[in-house]
Amino acid sequence: MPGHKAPEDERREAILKAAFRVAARERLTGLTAQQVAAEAGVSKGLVFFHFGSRDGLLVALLDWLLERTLVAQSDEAMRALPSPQERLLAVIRRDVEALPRQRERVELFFDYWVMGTRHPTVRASIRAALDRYRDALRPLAEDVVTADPARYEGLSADGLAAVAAGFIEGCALQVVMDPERFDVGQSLDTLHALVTHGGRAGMASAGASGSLPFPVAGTP
Amino acid sequence: MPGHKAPEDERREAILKAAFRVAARERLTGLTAQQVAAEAGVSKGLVFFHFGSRDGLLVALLDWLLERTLVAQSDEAMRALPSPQERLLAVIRRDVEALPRQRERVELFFDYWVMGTRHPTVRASIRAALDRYRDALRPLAEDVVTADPARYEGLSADGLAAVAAGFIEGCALQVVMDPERFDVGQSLDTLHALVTHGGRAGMASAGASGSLPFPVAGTP
DNA sequence: CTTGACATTGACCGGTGGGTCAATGATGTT
DNA sequence: AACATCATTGACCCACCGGTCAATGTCAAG
Repeated sequence: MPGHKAPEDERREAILKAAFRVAARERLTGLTAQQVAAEAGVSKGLVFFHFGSRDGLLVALLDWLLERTLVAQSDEAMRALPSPQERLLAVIRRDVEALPRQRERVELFFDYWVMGTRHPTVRASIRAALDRYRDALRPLAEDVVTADPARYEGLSADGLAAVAAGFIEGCALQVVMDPERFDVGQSLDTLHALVTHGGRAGMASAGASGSLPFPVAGTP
Repeated sequence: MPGHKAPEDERREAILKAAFRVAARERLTGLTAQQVAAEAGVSKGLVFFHFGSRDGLLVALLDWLLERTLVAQSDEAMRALPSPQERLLAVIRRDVEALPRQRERVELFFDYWVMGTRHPTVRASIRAALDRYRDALRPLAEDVVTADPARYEGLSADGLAAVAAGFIEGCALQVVMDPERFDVGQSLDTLHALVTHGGRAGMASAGASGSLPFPVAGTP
């Protein structure tokens, strides 16, 4: 029964949400206008009316997704940490630990990543999002290098931020591929041990890996 | 004109090679039996005769690909390096620097990675390959931790190998996504600076990032 | 009440892709 | 020479997908 119902962007939003649900189930490859329409309880034609094409829908979904995917922000607990190095590590730790809970989104994100290899618009969106992420890490990295220039001789804040972002992305990859076996704690501990001066920076040898000696904000 | 021609696995091999060429052009999504057949100069039916289904073809292609994708092996030049730390770094460096040249394969690999998220067989193959890779890194990691236990207190060889592999995979991701802007040198320099003791281990401040102070085997 | 804008539908189309299959002919065997 | 084998073909089927479009019902404005 044709006719006005949700004239504004409600429909767009509803369709996008439906598209997300479908994509989470079927991946981007399996995302068809048909399925989305069915999931949203509307007709196939309406999807094309609102998004023009399947491609338009995909791009819109990506932007919709990126808008509401959290960016690395240090919270108060982290800002209270004594050393800038530990502050950076704490942010990394929190984001990496959050990955398993966001698995659906992360998977989808990689779908888009692959798609971006051939799709300029998608690629641009993803790059922008990653740049934002890396930029959010940058001030933390800056503090690290300025706090102890001798230790990080020749290391730039940009480089450090990039590597930190890369580390997190690498972990994301592992989480998607092998969630059971990927040991978040082990990776983080290793990173910590790598970055920390041996012996110096009064850290007690806190025993078993898996429990870190520095406090980390829980994510409720 | 039907009839025997290359009765053995020649045809399989030929079709797989064709499939690889098509996949390199069109990605996994665009890989159709039609295209592969055309590329191989055979009929579509033959593809199904040899591989049963598109899925069978994809799995066969993945295995074919993984078989002939090189695994991190340290060569003589690297084994000659004085410290185990530098040996590990040299291997990482060589593999990361090789990534841009292998871009096609890397892209394809990520296609399979994404596919593996939903495809148990593919997932198993990829996991196995990654395990092999990580295991190849492990002895190097072992040397590192045993050589300087104080510095890497609480750090396990497994963890180090995993993180090293993760770092390389993260770089691969960047290479695929943003080959122009991803600065291989910067990432490697940063990693080096992170891992190296500040001030100690007599490294001259070698000036501009991009030129590393330690020797690296070229890849001819 | 009429009118016009417009979201919405459902039927429809052309293309394509995975998959099947009977027919065919080259090859090795008896 | 006759036969069995089997790789190989090409036509064919069906499902589905992206996309179009005229028709229609609804709403707000005049």
